[in-house]
Amino acid sequence: MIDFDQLDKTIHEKGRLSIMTLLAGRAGWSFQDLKQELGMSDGNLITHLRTLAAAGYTEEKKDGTGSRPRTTYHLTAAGKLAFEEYLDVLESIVKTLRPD
Amino acid sequence: MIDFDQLDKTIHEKGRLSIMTLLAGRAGWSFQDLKQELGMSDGNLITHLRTLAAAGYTEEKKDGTGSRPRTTYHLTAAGKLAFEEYLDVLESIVKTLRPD
DNA sequence: CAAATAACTTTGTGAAACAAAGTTATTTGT
DNA sequence: ACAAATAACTTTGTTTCACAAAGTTATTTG
Repeated sequence: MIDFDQLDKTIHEKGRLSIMTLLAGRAGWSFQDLKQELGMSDGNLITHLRTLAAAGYTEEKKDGTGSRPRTTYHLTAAGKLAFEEYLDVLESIVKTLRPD
Repeated sequence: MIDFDQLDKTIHEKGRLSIMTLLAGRAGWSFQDLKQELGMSDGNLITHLRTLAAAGYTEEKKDGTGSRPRTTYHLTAAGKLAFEEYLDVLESIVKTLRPD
């Protein structure tokens, strides 16, 4: 059966699920790219990124050259694992209701 | 790509997603069955059921014999449709990240 | 030097999840 | 017949949280 308890609340929220999905799809999204892709306000986006970082799911890398900050965001190993487990739940929901 | 805007907020919340999944799996869940399966408090469960009903996604049927209330909850046609669209998004997330 | 840009922080509002306890009506046990 | 249990609520209160708007700091481009 479906283990709803496994539905990680940190990931499940719509905004953060969107972010996690994008970060899982390809590495190295910038703040601006995420903002544009998701249409979020700065405050909202940074808050979600902080929430994910606090959970240990994401980390930021600064492009070092002392130039204009161009932070990129990445999944950590823990973030990838947590997201995989989250996807397991999604898959089991879909498979339960749409057995092909 | 994935259309995150299509992620119906009414359905997406963890508790209601659980309820919708159960109701989509088989018809005629009683309040008690849902409560036990999901481990929710009465107040929380009825609130979610009301929210879903207000969206037109669920309806209740009273077992008519004037006996002890034995309400059962069901998806409406609109609820089924909305849930199918929600599942489309889940499927596209899973397929994007786990292409088999 | 001015304006723009990146990545924030701060502040405030409003909504919503959730639990606990109380309510009403019916039914079962003795 | 009366008490206890049960179903389906409602009410109340707490606490969290999403989200937007505006301000901040630092750097870079015109």
